[in-house]
Parts: sequence; C-alpha cells; structure tokens
Amino acid sequence: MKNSDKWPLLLLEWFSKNRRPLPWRSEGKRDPYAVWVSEVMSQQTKVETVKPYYESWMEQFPSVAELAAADEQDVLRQWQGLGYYSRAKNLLTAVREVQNKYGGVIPSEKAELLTLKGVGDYTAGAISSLAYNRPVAAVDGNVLRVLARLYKIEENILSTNVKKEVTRLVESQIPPGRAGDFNEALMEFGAVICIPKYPRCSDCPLADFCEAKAAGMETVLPVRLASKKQTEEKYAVLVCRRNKSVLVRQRPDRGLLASMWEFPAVRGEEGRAEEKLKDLMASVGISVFIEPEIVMKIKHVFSHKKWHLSVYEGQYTGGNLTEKEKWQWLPVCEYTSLPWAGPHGKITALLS
DNA sequence: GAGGCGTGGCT
DNA sequence: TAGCCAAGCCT
Repeated sequence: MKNSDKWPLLLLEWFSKNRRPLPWRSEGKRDPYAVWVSEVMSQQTKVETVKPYYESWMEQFPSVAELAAADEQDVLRQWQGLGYYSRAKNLLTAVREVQNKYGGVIPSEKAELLTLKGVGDYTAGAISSLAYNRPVAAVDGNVLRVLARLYKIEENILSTNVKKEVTRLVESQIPPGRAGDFNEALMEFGAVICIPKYPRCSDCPLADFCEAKAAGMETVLPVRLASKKQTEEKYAVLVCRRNKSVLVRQRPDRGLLASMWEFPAVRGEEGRAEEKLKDLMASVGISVFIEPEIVMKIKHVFSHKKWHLSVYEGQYTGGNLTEKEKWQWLPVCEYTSLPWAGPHGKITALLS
C-alpha cells in the first residue's frame, strides 16, 4: 500500500502548534539574508549551538552590504568556535558576489543560488523556499530520515539515488503555496519527533501513515553507511616568548582550520621534537632556546581524529622574522583579537 | 563517490 | 569510553 497524501497537511497542522521560536524565525515574510545566514550556520550544527552565534552575527553584520564590506579576519573571529570555518569564508565570498553581481539582492531561483560559494542543493532549496516560497525541496538529514521512515526506504540514505527520490517525493507533496512552511516543518519534525535513534512514535501525528512503523522498522531505518574509525595525530607545539609577546602563525587559507591562528607545531612528538621545532623557527629566521620538558600535554578529539599535542616553551634568542605575512609576534594581551580554534585554542590558557 | 572539514551532546 | 550524529559543501 502506497502512502496516503494526507500526511503533508497533518504535518503542517502539527508545525503550526509546535513551532519553536527561533531568532531567525518571524511571522510572515522572511528576510532572505537572515535565512541564508541561519541555514549556513545550521549545516551539521544543532540549533542550540547556532542561536548565540546567529544573534551576535546579525548585530555585527546585519545585511548583505555590511557583511560584504567586512574584513575576513573579523568574520572568522565571529565564527570562532562554531566549526567548519570554510562556511564563514564561503559565505563572505558569496555575499560579496551578491553585492557586486546582483546589486545586493539575494537570488530567489535555485539555479542561481547554486552558483554561490558554499550554497549547495540543500541551502539553495532552503533559501528559495523559506524566503521566497518557491515550490522546491530542501533535503537535509532530517528530511532524509523522515521520508525514509514514512516511505520505508531501505537503501542507504546517503546515496544519491535516495536523495533524488526523496527530493522528488517532497516536491510532489508540497501543499500549494506552502513550500516554506512545509520544508521547515519537515526539518522541525525530524529534529523533535522523528529523531535518529528512537523516534517518538507515541507523539507522532503521522504514525498512521508511516510505512516503517507499520513494518516494525522505525528503529532500523534509516540505513546509513558506517563511518570510518578515527585515527591519531601527534604534534609538538611551541609557545615561544619574547618579552611580553608570543610567536604565532596563520594557517594556510584552505584545509583544516583555514586562515585561523595557531602556535607553531611540527608533526610527531617522540624523539627530535625539539630539534624539529628549532628547524621550523630557523626556517623563518628565528633562533630559540627550547626548554627540554613538556609543559602541557593535550588530548583533543577533533575533526574525526584523536590529537595528541605536546607543548614546549621557548625563549627567543635572536633573529628577525622573514615571513611577515603568516607569522607574527603577538602581544600576549592581544591574543583574543585573533581567530583561534581547535586544540590550539586550549593552549592560549598558558598565556594568562 | 569518497574523503576532508569542527564542535558538542548523547549513549 | 568511543562512537554516533546533527538544518552540508567542496574537492
């Protein structure tokens, strides 16, 4: 038996009664910029985590024009602690394109939105439907899970096949004129009722239409491929002082913690760590005396890896920085002005 | 298609 | 504890 078409209206009814008040939700028409910011922040991130970042962000960068004019370091500083920092960099790039190419007006069509940096299929659908009420799907992890259960989809939900099928299903079920509410309701429903491990079927208004529940498979579905085991990374880190300053460097502009600041580090901890740190300093023109003992050991699970950091202290003994762009002596009283993240954020505690 | 990319809460 | 998972996107 195929699923009844009744569930979309029941879902909308449930949503109208159970809509959580969120800072980016307002009655009536929604500001496309506010939708965009909240959607990007919400990628792989819980609502509760996003809230304070969103509010502070909108105070500092209240519009496309103001964000477009912002400095990247200030933008990263606002994003510090939220994770997936390429989101912030891509958002800045994309907002600048909107400002220059579209006169500051965020496009409403999915195809145009998709050309923007950091805007993929989900986010394009979300902006187009939530802000402009266009009848397109916005398929995220919640929607995949909810539909996989409602329609008893037993394939791996991470496959492109399932994603296409779910997109088609959602778009075929959008109640006329209600695309924005419908997409948001699906996500909210997935976050509150049709939750991952043990869905709250006793509170579910759609239980009668759920094929997974009918088959007793509500805790089996959705099927998702196993993730890989976390690996280990070992680094020796140097806190190098000179009077009241400390030596820091900016990471490369892509990859892990792109463009964020850190204490210089070399891979590997056992043996030769002090030598390798000295070589690293020498490569940028600085000679340093390194204390032989490790002053701090940090174990930090981060970016799907287990990181072991051995922190050394050093004193500047001579030389001048040859790489002025990515390296700098930072007065200790100013380190909070730079964006830090990951395990290196913990080391700043040594400075105070 | 697979792997890289953060962080925090929950089990 | 170690693993799983959460409003994904880029390469």
